[in-house]
Amino acid sequence: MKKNVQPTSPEGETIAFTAECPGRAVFNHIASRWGLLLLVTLGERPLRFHLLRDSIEGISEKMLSQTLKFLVRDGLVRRLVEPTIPPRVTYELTPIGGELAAPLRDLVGQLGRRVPDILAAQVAYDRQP
Amino acid sequence: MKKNVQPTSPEGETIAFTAECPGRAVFNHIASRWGLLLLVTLGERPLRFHLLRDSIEGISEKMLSQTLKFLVRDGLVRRLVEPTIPPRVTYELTPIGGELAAPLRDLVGQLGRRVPDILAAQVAYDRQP
DNA sequence: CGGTATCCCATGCGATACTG
DNA sequence: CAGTATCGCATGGGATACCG
Repeated sequence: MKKNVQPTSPEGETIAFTAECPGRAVFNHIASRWGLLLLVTLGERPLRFHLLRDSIEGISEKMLSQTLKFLVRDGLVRRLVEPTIPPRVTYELTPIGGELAAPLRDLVGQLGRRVPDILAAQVAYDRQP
Repeated sequence: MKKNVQPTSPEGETIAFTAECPGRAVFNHIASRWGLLLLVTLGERPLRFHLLRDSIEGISEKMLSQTLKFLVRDGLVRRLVEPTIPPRVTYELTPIGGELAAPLRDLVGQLGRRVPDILAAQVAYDRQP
């Protein structure tokens, strides 16, 4: 039997996902270059398409659109259209998206606090051949 | 001024990273296909190279080695070598790695619990053209 | 404004083979 | 056992142009 990570309990032995299980696909959407950043950004407040693009430095419209579509399909993000002219589209986290975004905010917060330590570790690592 | 995410406070307005800041590179190591899975897996217990490979379904030795190297350089993972023959190499989280892995375990736990809801959302999404 | 379509290149990543 | 080296393709993803 494969060792791999079933989404078991908090105290379970293995935590991850098998290569083919549906959870793994969702996991990949989240653990992607833009997915995580998107969830964290939307975790702060709902945003419209262009504001989202401006808030996430470096993302192209294509990837923004594509990543949003995955997250909407997974039920983590909701797409709200006001049928004005021009249209006004807002994206916001669903309750489930919010649950998942919360630990990600923690992650980013911790990471931000630890950047100096990490930089120091990199310098130390690079010093030795 | 760019909107982008400085690693500010828990209650700060923006949370993410600018495209070029050092935190973003680390963030990308974590938010990669294998980085997140690796941190979660090592969050449970230290593991040797081959066990790690067996624990993370689908990872190749190349990507395992490469991703581990990034994480070691960032100071999130420690590499312990017992100079026996054959050598025995164990990887474990550093304290900083542990801090960052904790919210990721939460994420995976939440995700696991929500898989049924997510699957339902996907079905609903696919139903409408 | 909020996208989609197309093109195309960079790289991520797996497969295989080899090494200390 | 714990990797590195090389190869090659599939995919990610940026640039540009276009549409309702």
